[in-house]
Amino acid sequence: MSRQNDNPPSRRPTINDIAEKCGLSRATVARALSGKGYVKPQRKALIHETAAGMGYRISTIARALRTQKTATVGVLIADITNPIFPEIVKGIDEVLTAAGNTLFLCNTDENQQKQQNIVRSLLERQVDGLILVSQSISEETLALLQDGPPCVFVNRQPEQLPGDYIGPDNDQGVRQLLEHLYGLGHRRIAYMGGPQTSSTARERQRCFQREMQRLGCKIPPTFIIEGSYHSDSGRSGAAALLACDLPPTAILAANDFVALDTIAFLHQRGMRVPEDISVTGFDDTFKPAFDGLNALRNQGLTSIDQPKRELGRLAGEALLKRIANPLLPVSEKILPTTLKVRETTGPAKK
Amino acid sequence: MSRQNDNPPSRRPTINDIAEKCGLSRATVARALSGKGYVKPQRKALIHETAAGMGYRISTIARALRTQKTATVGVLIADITNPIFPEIVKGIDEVLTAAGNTLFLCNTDENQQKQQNIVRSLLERQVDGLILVSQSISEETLALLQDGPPCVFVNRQPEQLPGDYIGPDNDQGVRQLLEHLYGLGHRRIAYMGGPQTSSTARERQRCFQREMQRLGCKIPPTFIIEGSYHSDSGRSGAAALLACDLPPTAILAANDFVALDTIAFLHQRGMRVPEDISVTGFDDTFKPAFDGLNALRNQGLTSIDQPKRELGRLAGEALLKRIANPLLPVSEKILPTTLKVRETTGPAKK
DNA sequence: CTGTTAGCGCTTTCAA
DNA sequence: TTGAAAGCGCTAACAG
Repeated sequence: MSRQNDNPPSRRPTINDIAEKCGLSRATVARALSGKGYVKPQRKALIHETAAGMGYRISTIARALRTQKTATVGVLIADITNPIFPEIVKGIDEVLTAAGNTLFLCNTDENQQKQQNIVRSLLERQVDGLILVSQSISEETLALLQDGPPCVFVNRQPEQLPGDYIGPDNDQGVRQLLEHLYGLGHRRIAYMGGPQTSSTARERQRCFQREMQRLGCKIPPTFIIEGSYHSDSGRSGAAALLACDLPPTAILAANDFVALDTIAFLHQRGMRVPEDISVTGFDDTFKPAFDGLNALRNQGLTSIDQPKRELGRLAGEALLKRIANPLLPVSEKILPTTLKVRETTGPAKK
Repeated sequence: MSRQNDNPPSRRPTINDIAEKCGLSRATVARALSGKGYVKPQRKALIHETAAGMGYRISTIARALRTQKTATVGVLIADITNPIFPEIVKGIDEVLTAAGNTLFLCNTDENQQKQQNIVRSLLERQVDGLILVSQSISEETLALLQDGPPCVFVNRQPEQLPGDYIGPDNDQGVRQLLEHLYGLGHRRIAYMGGPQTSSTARERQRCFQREMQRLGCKIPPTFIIEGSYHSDSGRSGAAALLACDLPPTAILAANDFVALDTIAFLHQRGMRVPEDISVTGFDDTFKPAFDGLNALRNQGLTSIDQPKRELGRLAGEALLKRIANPLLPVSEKILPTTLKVRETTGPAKK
């Protein structure tokens, strides 16, 4: 009996091993395996067979070194734990994976230093492209990106750097919310911001100011609160809000988390929602929970939904196009939002 | 005036370029840059300077080809969109990123074919390790993994493959739920499973049967429903459940999504929760929403919390250890669960 | 402390 | 249709 297995203890077989076994050159083997270039069908079959038999697996890193393409894309998100992002990532993943890419998903935690490190690491890994979701980009990161691979921006876009942009129509969302509240008789409406680091919260604040003006509603300075209830400035701002001579009859929060915190805070102060004051969220983060609970007892946060999955898909597609042809003119897509009326908004108290 | 910039239009500078510019060998440059091996401090400084000046960035893929280490880890999850997973991933990310790794995060969608493709692709990319979260592993995937890099399993572990295991104590969770219900007077308790593909749902079913027996409660065959309300079998099973002579007074659902669906279904049938029937969830998926809403009006799903972030961290740490020393004996960690009593459970009706 | 040399596994001209 | 040869950018003996 001869020993079947006399390889030096388990080394991944390479293209050379196959070539040797088949008595062919590795160039031929490479051509057969990659499908590019002509190989006599008969040999081709042989090569594929022996490759399978040996448990051959291509080394994408060797290939990448040679071709300078990694079939790898970096995705930067603020925090995978915030329910709005996984939806977007899923959309991205769907189209990019289908196209043969693998994703590096990275949390930046809204932290510029981490952002920078991550981008550096991604560039060192020679990603073919980058998708930046809701990132406010630091000087340093910008410099790194300057001569990097194609970038696509979701939700937020730096002015100094070219790249495709996909985002929800925040203006429309805020308008839908305000028109809903206005229709319920609300005129004194306050804005509750998010943490300072949140770029969407800031953008929504701008929309809020613009749309309130359009509706002819005044905004007293105390009606704009920066920082969520988790922060000191947020808490004190909110307390001041309620202490006004004419407190607001409604609060538009920067997102659903802020809205829920706000509701908790109001409740502590003995106020009922929506009887005493209406509160709206943004992003429709907790849709599944609310759908279930609505069935139980009507109960849920009035909010703005945005096509998150679609946002991701479009970002993925934009990146693929740009990788294929970096010289394409940059595109920009704004997606519509949807108002979800639930039970945290009601008629203005007067 | 001489042209400053006469490089061939933008090529990433390599170690050779630096070597040339400094009049040194690339070995020296490599040593200086990597910090491994001795280099005259003065030269070292020079090298770092010129590297920075030229915007040098190491090619991790070239390094990987040489060293056969990629500092890259693959993470398989069922669905990033299910709120339980991002928490786990975040934990993994925290420890692995801190150790200099970058993560390939991959959705398998509970689909064995995708799972297989993903693992293949990850092996081709020569990840240093793999973390498989809640994966039920197919034969084919198993074969691929057989001579692959170290694996760590979270929530579910195949018997045929060695690897560290980290998971929540499902038994404990189910016991907490059942003791809670038992204490409320419930004796006729049904189990509502998830989709057939969900391995945790199946495991929890086993726990349910075991614990019910321990409590001395009988389980009529109709009281075990497989498939969620989204499936035909689930719906018909549930309908049968309510049509019983002695219908259950409580339903233990495989997870929070199933619980919410169940509640919706019960509501359609004109039943109130918890007055007519109690329902429990699992995973405490919607904690933030419930925390906020609880403050509004008491309202939320009784569920079981598990230390998801910690699960992830431990998985990351286990993998790091195993990568450092593949010969370590496999470890196994079971983490405790916590009962969260909210408003979908109440005294048994009769 | 530094340079020479060899090569990781693959792709890609170019010639045959 | 195939093979020879060069090289992607880095590391790691080894010798000096």
